[in-house]
Amino acid sequence: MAEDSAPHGTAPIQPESVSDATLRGLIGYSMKRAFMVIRADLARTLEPFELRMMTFTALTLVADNPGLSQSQLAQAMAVERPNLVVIVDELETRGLITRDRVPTDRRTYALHITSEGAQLLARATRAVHQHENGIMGKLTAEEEAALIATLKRIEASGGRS
Amino acid sequence: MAEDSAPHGTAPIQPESVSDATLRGLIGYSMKRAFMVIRADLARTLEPFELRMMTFTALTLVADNPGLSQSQLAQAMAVERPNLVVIVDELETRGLITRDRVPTDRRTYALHITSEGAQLLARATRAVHQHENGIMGKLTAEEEAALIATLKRIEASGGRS
DNA sequence: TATTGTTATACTCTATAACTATA
DNA sequence: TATAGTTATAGAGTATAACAATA
Repeated sequence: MAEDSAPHGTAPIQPESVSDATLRGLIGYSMKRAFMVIRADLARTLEPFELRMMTFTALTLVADNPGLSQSQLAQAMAVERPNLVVIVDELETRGLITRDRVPTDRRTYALHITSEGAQLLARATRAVHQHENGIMGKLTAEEEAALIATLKRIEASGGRS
Repeated sequence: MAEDSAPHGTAPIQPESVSDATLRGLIGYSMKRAFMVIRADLARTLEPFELRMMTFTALTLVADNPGLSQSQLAQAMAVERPNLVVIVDELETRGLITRDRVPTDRRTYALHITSEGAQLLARATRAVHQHENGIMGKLTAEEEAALIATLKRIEASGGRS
């Protein structure tokens, strides 16, 4: 093992470089660090559209699943219903989606994207794909597919009671 | 002007199942979902030890790099210095680490793990490895190594100016 | 009684600005 | 002036409890 490069110190010697070798093998540690990088990058990409990761995700899901309810959206986004309310509020206030009453069940709202929302989403999606290419550009198509497949399996394995 | 929202003819019918096919190809989306599962699982694993992901990480890094400063620890953990203070406070209050003054530079502290801290860390680390095996058990050794290597490359690619 | 959407609340994580004490 | 640690603060994300309206 390599000793410190300041041999004259007594007890409190500060290491030249910090080793994270023990943690590096843990999937939680590696995943967190990679995710933080991606999240920060995505936030920068979405900033010009005044979207965050959560609002972008919600907008995309509403666009792809017209008429879905807030409960359905919350479940799809893996967040609790109370947390979704503010997200839907924000998108509705900005005129990007609508909350439509459902005649057959007056408790629920059917969410729809507006033409404004669709336009913004189209531009944001282009920017996101462009930025993903920048990050994933160094990976081969096989590596990228393997990564996403592995992540999906990890996600599925976490179905906890 | 007619605020014609939502595609015409789209009745407010709620879809049977919600599709996230558009998002699934985005690394940010897949990574977030997998990370959330792992984070929740890790939190449950560390709960009996009254540790969180951040305090466990800090404790491990202090154990592996005796005498490191808070600035070094903050940089290693990729968090801002102010956020690290409360983490170190908590670990010190619980008697798991010590803050030792450095004679050669009285501005800095040298962090050291205590024997209590080392004992707790050993038990927590065993539990974490056991739980990681539970999550990663469905992956082959090659898949696991490939995943960690890919995550590391993604992390490195995000070195933003 | 159960469910949808909601309000209120709290805790964690992250970030920035500004202060102190040292260098 | 520059740096290490600190305080204060703010913004997100996430979680639970409890409520009104509706089923």
